[in-house]
Amino acid sequence: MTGLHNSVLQEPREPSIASIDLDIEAPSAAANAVAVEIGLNAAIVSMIADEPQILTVCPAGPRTVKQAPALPFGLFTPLKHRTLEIGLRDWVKGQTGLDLGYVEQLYTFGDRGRHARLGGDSLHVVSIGYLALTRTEDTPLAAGVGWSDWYEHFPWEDWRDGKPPILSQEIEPRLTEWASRPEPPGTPRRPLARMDRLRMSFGLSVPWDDERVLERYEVLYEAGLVAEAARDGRSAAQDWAALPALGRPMMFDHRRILATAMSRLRGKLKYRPLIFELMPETFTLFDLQRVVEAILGSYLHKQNFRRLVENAGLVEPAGGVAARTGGRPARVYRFRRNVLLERPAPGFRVKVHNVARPA
Amino acid sequence: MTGLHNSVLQEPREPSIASIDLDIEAPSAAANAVAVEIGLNAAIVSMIADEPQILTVCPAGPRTVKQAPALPFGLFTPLKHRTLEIGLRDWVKGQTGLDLGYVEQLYTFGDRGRHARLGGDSLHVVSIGYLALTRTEDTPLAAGVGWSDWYEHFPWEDWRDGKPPILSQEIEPRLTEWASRPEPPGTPRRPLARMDRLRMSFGLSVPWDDERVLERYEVLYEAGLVAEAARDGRSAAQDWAALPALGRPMMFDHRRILATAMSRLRGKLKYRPLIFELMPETFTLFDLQRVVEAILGSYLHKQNFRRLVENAGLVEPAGGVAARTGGRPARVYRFRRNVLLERPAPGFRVKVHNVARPA
DNA sequence: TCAAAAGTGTTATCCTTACACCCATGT
DNA sequence: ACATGGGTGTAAGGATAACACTTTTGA
Repeated sequence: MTGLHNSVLQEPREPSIASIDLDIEAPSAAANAVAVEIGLNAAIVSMIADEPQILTVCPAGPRTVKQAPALPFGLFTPLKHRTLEIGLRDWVKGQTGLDLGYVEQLYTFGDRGRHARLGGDSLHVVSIGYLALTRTEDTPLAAGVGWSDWYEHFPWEDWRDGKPPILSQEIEPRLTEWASRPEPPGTPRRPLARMDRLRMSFGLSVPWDDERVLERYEVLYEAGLVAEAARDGRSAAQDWAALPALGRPMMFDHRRILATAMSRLRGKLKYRPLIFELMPETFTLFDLQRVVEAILGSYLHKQNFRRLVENAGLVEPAGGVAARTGGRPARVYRFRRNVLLERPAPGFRVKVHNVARPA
Repeated sequence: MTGLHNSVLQEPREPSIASIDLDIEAPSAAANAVAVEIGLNAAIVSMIADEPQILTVCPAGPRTVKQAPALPFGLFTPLKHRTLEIGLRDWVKGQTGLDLGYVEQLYTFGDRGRHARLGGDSLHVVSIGYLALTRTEDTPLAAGVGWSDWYEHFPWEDWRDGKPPILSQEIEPRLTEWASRPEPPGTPRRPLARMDRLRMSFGLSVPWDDERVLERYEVLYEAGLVAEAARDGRSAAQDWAALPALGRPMMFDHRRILATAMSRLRGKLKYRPLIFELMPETFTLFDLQRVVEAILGSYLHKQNFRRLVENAGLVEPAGGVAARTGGRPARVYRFRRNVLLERPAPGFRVKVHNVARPA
């Protein structure tokens, strides 16, 4: 028996979630019903000013401290909606005013954290996370709905200006300390020790992997270094108020869902032409590069990016040039849809740079 | 607006499911409850005699015609089980006697097909599919539980002896006919035409892709060529009894879950060392190759496979040799667990052959 | 004339693929 | 002897990464 369970093998393209769940204590036994409510949650991504944004709502309710934003969410009502995805689209439309285009399911989470329930009751909710991609449209958003830069929630994921200082200054020292402490008694057997997980996910033993967003969030959660962990009753020993917040927290397990969405998007970019769901009809190659870079959180080599895109057959000239600020006008391209029929796995098989912009 | 939604972009590593759902008519409106039952379903894979097998159960109930096998399944009871995965493990243990090792979530399905409900009632069930890998152990299985060769359910997926005849003889002609017919009225807009989907998934315009198991099953389902489609009330126009069965059907949507599991396993093999969950503690390189080949459904080049495995750092000599039938005794290896800490994406980046065994 | 960005060419390197061939054992 | 599978060497080809350099615009 090799003993390789769960989270070790999951990343980067198929994230593990269960690892956190296993540490939460059982709910106080009460009623006997097996019925469960299904929460649908959407991480809706759009590009605004070359930065990836996600749609957030501020649900009404008792405003304890400063309210953390939430993803658009709602309950699945099977009698009203034939399928989960139709229900999701309907909820999002009603809650935000937005019509979703591309939608894909991410993961189904079994527990949202005991202390974070909507009404404080003990009703069980299973939440299904979705990723949606949309172009920023002129659709007016409902009140309380807005866009939120995803790197505000994950500042350690943006390497476009070199390694984020928060990693060396805040995260690495405290995670190293956490990893050097022994596991508390009663912890389920893990396939990897704390230190190994830290080294893998934060690029200490392997190069930093842009796709391991979820793994990193889970480590931070377990170490009690994100606000959600304290809120969920983990890391009671931590003097939470004394610590600087690592990224902006969100309601429920929504930051975990966002981490899942970022992992999926970053991973899938490399073998599916998802990116064009975020692009306007026509664009220049450098427009495209900036969007890819913003999603991946790192800079790419310009000349090689051009060639990659061109001889992967991903785009075709749309005719005409774009007059841009400074510099020679660029040719305008559009997505070449036929690539789907011609190539087995069309995408941006790029090498990331993880240093400040290369020459 | 490029109009690229859903299923086009999903394969091969992140399968789309929603496409089928969209075609099923709404359930007869009845009660008003929003509570939904959560079904947990496990595709449990093991190798027996170098063939991949899945665990099936024959649930008790009215035996109309010959009963199709089911995956082990059960309802999630949140008051008894803290997490979805714990619930799954418990159900499987009770139903089959098996202790699961490696488990990962696949997908959450919103509708199991109206005509295929357990008691015939209209209760809504959301089913969550899981993939589990296990070594065949001496654990005695409960009554009615057994192993089933997965290529019996998907005979067109095994290319180890060249292209399966069922493709040229049965599937391609009928799918071509289906693709040439116009979409029925009322069909939701699809990003790709029938013919394009057929060409992509069945290797007519791109090389056959071993990972697109689910895409292929979905096309067959929509074309009404698998028994489940007729059972679910699709393809009423087909004279079903006159057609030879394309693969052994399963209960509910379990063959769809199995297809998802096969897609995931075949895809993930290439960048995660999942395979070793199916291997004994020690093995020869050829043992390993045969298991990989059985999962992928195609032969690999022997010499290159050896080198790939060795200098990917996936294995290390365990000492000793295996006395085997015919031929020189082979060195015995074991999984090298440290590879997880050293390589970003350790796996079998093999090129499949899709012809009879290469020299 | 300079800055800024577009766009092209070329090489060195690595990895993959394919092929050739030898080794050790049982019958 | 020969069949069978174990195991090694190497060369051709393709993809990638890095670098140098030219072109076209606006200020």
